[in-house]
Amino acid sequence: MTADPARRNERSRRAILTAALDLLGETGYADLTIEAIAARAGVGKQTIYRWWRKKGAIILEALVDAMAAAEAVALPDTGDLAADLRTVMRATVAEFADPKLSATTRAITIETLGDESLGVQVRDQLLRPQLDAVKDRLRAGRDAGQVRDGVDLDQAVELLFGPLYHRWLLRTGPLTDDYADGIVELAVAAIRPDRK
Amino acid sequence: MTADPARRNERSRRAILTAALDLLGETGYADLTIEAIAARAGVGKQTIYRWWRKKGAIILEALVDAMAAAEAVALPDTGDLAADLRTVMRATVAEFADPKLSATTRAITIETLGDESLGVQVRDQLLRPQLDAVKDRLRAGRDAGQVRDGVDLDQAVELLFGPLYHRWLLRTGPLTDDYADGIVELAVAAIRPDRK
Amino acid sequence: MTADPARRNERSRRAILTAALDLLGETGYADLTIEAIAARAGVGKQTIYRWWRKKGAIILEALVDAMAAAEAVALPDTGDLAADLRTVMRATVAEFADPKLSATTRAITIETLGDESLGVQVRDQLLRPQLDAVKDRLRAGRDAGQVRDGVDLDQAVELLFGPLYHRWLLRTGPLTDDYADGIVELAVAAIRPDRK
Amino acid sequence: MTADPARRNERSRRAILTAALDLLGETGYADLTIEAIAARAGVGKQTIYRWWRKKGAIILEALVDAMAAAEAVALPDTGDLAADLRTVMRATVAEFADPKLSATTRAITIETLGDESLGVQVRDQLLRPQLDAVKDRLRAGRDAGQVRDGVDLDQAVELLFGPLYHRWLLRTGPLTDDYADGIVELAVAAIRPDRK
DNA sequence: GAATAAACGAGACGGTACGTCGTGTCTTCAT
DNA sequence: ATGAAGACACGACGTACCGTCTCGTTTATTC
Repeated sequence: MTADPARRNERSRRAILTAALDLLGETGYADLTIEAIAARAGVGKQTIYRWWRKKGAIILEALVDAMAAAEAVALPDTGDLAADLRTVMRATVAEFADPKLSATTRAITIETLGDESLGVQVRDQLLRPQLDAVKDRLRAGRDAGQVRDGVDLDQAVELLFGPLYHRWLLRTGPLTDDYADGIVELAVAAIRPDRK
Repeated sequence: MTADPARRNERSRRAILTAALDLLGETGYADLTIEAIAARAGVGKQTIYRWWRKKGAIILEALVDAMAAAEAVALPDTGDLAADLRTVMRATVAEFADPKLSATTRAITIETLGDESLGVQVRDQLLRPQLDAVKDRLRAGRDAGQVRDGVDLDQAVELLFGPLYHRWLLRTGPLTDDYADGIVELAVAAIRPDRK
Repeated sequence: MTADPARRNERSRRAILTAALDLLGETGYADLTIEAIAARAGVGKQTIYRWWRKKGAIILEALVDAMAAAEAVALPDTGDLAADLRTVMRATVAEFADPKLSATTRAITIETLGDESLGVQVRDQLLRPQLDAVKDRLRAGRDAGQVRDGVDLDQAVELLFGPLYHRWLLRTGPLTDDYADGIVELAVAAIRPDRK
Repeated sequence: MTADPARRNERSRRAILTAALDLLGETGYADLTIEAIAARAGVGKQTIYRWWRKKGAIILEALVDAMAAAEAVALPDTGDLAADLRTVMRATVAEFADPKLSATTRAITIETLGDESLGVQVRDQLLRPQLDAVKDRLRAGRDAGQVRDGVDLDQAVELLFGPLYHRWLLRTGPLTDDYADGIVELAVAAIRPDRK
């Protein structure tokens, strides 16, 4: 009844993921229809429906694949917490600035908003590794006495990325390195140990 | 050629906005088709297309109307900055927790992501007043010596709301009053004057 | 309640009839919408609906007007029945051959097919005078001993025009003067007195 | 790009043709919309548009199908030319008198008037066989010395059917068996050999 | 190495909604 | 107070995709 993954055609799978990302970059989310993906990938529609239940699942898998191809996520630890956070925050700003990457993020966000279970997958497979990497760096900072003991590290992570997403999502202002630096400075001030 | 606003039928306009919000609350964003809105409002489709170019524009106008009906946005100023911020942040959390209000926010966010110009309108007409109210309260706090002089107030505002949106959007954790309080505590720590 | 013919604006009436015939000639029956006529005539749609119930009624009135403008219909009577019939039949062929006149006839025929009461009006106001003119000529021919006594003159008239309409309507062959002459010859043979 | 006839669903095709004829008979040509046909046939609109470019083409195909189902068209040849012609002419009168058949003819005629190429198809696929059958009978009559040598048989055929169509189309008088007989008598008189 | 069963490309299918057009009625505004 | 201008509710248009469903045609085991 169900499809047998062992017999799956890897060539078709790759063609579909590539086509999906390409269309997303070229013509935007509006033209990202299953039919368009199938046509672009030179694949029957059924082959898509056989392996993915939702359009968003294709994008998710494409992104997970792309992430797996990249090396493991890890923050630098130069000893200077603020500097290391600036690095990762500036990288995130750059990502939002790249039209192609931004289009992908926009698409997956839309899908996420409309589909609870997809949202969970995106969170666990795409986001969590990135956020955990920052959390790890903060933990190291706490061990080094640069972070107050009582601070909830999850909240601290969101204190960093929240404003960035907010500004990107709601266009409340320019997304620049300066902005990233400013947020880092505020966040570091928020979590540093009390002065005597 | 273009429609003449002076001859617009106000009754139809209200019926459409009401129908749109009702459907959004009842059946979710998926069933929010122009046809459904027209049918529910007892209105011809053309009457919708005559006055709104996008589906999102209807929701925006409905929300703006609703906001205008509500009293002016203003934060309390009890003198205790942290307490006042907790009030507004908890209110926002409550808003995200309300399924009906959340559905509206979700819908308008999706539309915003897919349409630049709509995003700008949402920002200016819906968001800005709310953010500015918080900004005003922060400014008052600065005048009262509770906020460090160099702090960029826009960044400070986003330090508050960013994490909330982040958690709602990406489901990175539970959205509770405790969370709101935690973020307020961190943000207040971030912006308070240096101890001597 | 009902419109008062006395207050009718003759200028508008003429503009509408002219516009209708013009559009029919220019763009064909497909573009002959009430809206197009109103726009072309520089007239409100209501002004049309006030005075005509159906689109076909406009065309009918336009044609009746045009016919009234032309001199009274009457066949020549040269004494040579066949020759006189050839004249009128060739004229009819010419009418069908003229693209503009043919378009009008086509349009009124379509309307006629879909509307019984309009069909009756067309018959009585447009067709009957023409057919009666031929009938009169045949009666004169009978008086002159060129037509057999028992012949039903209405049938004889249709023996002449029927084939012409048939060929025009169903495109069963070329509509030429020769064809007209051939039909006349046959018809005359059909109705002439028996040889001794 | 174009549809592949080999993969066509015959069940759907029949359902569409049946629905079209049924609606035509029940509610008349005015209600014969593509949407109504699709709904009645339990078929998607696209399935209709995929295989037929015009509404009239559906009716044509339905009629051609129906005709193919009937036995081959052929006139009786009893030796009595006038009698045989009366038979076929009375049958045609009966067809025009039947409200259901008449509705079909009316519909296809309207479409024919508005679409040249459809008209040609109607002529060749529906009409020609019928007219040719009569022409064949006339030819047999000529061989039997009942028809004058110089007579154009196509003209003779139209001398018979032309008046019938004329009377039906333009409602110039009642369409009865007597009328049919009268026309046959005139036509036979028109084409018979000259008396010595 | 042939048999066979699944996945595949292609695309027809029943549907839903799209955005547009024309209908006939009703309302507004300028003359 | 009439008539142009046009907004309105309605319904059909023809199109785009949806997700399901055959069709042959590769593939790729399994016997």
